Amino acid sequence: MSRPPRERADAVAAVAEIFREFGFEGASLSAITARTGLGKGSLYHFFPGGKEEMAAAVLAEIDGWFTRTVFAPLRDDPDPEAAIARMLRETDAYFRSGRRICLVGAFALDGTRDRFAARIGGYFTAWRRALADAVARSGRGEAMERAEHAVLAIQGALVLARSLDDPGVFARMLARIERDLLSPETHDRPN
Amino acid sequence: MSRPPRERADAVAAVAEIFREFGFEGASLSAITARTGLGKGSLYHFFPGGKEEMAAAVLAEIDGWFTRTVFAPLRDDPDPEAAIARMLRETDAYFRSGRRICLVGAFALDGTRDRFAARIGGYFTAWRRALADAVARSGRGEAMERAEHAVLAIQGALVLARSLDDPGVFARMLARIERDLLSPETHDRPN
DNA sequence: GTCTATACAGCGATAGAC
DNA sequence: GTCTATCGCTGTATAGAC
Repeated sequence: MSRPPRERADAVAAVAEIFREFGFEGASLSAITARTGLGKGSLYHFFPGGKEEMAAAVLAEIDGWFTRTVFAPLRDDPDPEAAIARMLRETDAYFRSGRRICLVGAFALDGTRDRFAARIGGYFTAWRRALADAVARSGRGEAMERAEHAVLAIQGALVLARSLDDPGVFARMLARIERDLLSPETHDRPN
Repeated sequence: MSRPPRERADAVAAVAEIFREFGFEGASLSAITARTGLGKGSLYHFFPGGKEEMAAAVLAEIDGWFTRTVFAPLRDDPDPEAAIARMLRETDAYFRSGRRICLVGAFALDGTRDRFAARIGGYFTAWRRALADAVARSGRGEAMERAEHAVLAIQGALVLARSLDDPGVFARMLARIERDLLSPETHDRPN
């Protein structure tokens, strides 16, 4: 990633990290050329549409990875609890246990949101739906509510972990949503 | 806010909305002059340090508002459950039931994070600590864990509500954390 | 395919008249 | 205090040699 990428896929991965670090507006072309080792000529050869096409390619790559690794098992694995465990494990690895932010979430809060609204919405819709499906298939109630809360907690933990510079936030959140997702109780209702 | 502000405080409020919409990098001085109705001369009269000082002023204003309205009652109100109810109510109002993002969280994910790291960290530290204090004073266990999860869920719900363009996410999250915060049980542990 | 050179628009910031 | 004019710089993007 720090050495010149020979293929477009390598360039996409390198550019993703730059967007993560600086945001869409903050990621200047000079930063991108410096960090990828690619000249502007090569960059515009891979991405004729410029920065916007780079960001679109990054989002598509992220979406594809999550679809293959997380969403599809959640929907299709005959053992839904194993798929949920896998989601937790892969999510922890992907976000480096809270040390890496979610670019989709970052773009959602950014001014660039409108540009990529469809992709951003699609990503979270797919995640929530796939997780709700697994929870429901495991025989538990309130599947949609639990799934939505788990997805939102992951995003919030990434914000908080970065704000406090404390990855422990992410680990504690993962333990909690695992419990909430797999809890047999509908709820305890204090009133 | 759309008409020329006569005081610095009005300018801060107007600038805050522009940062919310475009992010720090995306909020250009020309956008700021256009939307505030203030010329560059006036802007630099109020904020000699330019954009960075504007953002610092906005963050200080947000921090002050939350300290007065939310954090202080959480710590000092003799009725901690009332303070928690107030937090939920004020938070719902402040974030317009999920239609408005948290600028502190947005800056945390942004490339501007390092510039304002102390303020961002201070804000969330204060919130988590004040809420944990109220939960503990109400006689419930696992105060820090519950408080951290509530703060993180608020941030995540704002990300998700904006991503899905569905404020309902925020309302559902508020109902859930109210339950979790006030639940008498330590937990139900399925294993 | 990759480079260097360059176009030109917009950036944040400043100066100075009023 | 507020305006307009302008600075120097960096932004994205393109052209054209190799």
